[in-house]
Amino acid sequence: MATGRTHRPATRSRGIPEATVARLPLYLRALTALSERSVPTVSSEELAAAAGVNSAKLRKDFSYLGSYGTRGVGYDVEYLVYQISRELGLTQDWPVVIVGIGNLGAALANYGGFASRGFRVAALIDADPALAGKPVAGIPVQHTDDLEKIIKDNGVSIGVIATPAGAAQQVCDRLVSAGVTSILNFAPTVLSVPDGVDVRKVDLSIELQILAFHEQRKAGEEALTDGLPASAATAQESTDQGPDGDVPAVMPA
Amino acid sequence: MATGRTHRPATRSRGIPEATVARLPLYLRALTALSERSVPTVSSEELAAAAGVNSAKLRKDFSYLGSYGTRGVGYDVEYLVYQISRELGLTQDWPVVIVGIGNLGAALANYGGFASRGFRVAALIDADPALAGKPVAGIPVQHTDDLEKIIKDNGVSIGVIATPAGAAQQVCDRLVSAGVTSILNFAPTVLSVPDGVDVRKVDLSIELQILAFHEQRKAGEEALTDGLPASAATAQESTDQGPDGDVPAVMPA
DNA sequence: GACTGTGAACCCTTTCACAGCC
DNA sequence: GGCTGTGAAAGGGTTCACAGTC
Repeated sequence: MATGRTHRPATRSRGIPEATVARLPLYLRALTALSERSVPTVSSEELAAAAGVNSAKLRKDFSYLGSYGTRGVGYDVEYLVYQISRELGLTQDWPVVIVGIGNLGAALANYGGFASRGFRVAALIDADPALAGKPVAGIPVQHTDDLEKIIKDNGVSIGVIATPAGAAQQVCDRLVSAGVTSILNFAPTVLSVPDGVDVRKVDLSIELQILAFHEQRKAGEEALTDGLPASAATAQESTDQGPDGDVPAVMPA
Repeated sequence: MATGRTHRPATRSRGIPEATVARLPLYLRALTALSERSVPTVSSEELAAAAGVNSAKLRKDFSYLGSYGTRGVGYDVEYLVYQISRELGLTQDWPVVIVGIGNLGAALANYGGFASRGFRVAALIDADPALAGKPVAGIPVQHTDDLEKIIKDNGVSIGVIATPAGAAQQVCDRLVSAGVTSILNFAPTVLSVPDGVDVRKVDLSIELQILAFHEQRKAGEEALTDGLPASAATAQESTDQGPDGDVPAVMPA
């Protein structure tokens, strides 16, 4: 390895770490709540508590975006809301299609969190002809046959797959070839996509299985720790989605 | 600092990294599919492809569980299914309650993936008296008033929160004080819980926002790369499927 | 010859701790 | 005095590459 690995991270421009990106929506949510309560500024400590992270991490995260705070004072809530929204690309709104309007698809269509944050459900698509035309959440379901046309007519680049596992790859392929480049997958399957397409997956049963692992471990330790103080009860950090380490302060509304 | 964290990693016994735990369900799913097709053995390469990870990672993961493979041959599918199930605590079945039977709660109740993998929906709970007694997915909805009794009678230690954000913390507190020690939270709120309670969260709108960030970045790069070769078009990783081996020694001009 | 199991290197993330600024 | 911004240290996780085994 004598060769120089010429890879400049370029800290100052487009180098926001993935872990930070994943937390920006969390901060945004906390900030939006503060904004609605007309709170003008927050300290990193307060905002971190509201978002369920620690303050050092939050400050580090914000430092990747730029210097948006004021030393001795804190962060201007409105300004930060704007900066984070812009960074996440939420100042434009994104048309989204949901494919697979079963229980889950319908729940997603009805989910208010989409519309409120820069996303617009442009269409609902299902393979069942019986559903075609029926409105779900006020939007008529369209048939899979028209998938490509729907994607193109609406300029959709983000698709949500809520079909059964068996149909997911096929739907994915069609979405991608119609121009979708980001997919949120609820079907319990690994999707393969070409380079340049992002997939994020949400798998309910995997989340439960991870909990079961920890639950079992707790039960096991309990049996072992006869007279140990309860505080020895392990540091449970769920790596990625993990909510935090400790949020000792209870804050009732 | 230098706090006596009396927890020796002890590679050979109980030291499975969190990142590995989070992938075990993925492997289990792929293995179950192989098992149903009566495939007797798999190589790390094949299984890794099916699970959407790379083979080195998979082998490393399995090495934390023990030496369950055979060099030159691969892994015995049935045996691995059993070992991983046991490790995840899925050889027992876990009674689960779902609180909040709106669209999402109903979708969860109907979701087949629970029952098929060691979880049993012990009860559905909602605050709406109009729902009480109505069956969802064949299970009658019970009223929140009886939450504590339901938890205790069924020995529930895992709870799923699918309520609106405003009710989530309150529900969480009641679940915890009734004895629940693992929570899967679908409400868009940070829950605070005492030490020893695990929380995992699934937030639909956060996932979309992360996708939007990457989507925006793609659009930006596209605009920038006027005459650049197409090969510069992002090295995105999503579901890791990389037959990599190629380290970019190229200098972007 | 084929494939697992694993130390070592590498890289990403978190945490610490303090300089810098209001 | 209070709080941000950030180098530096520490900690995990991933990848490499090869020794070990069938």
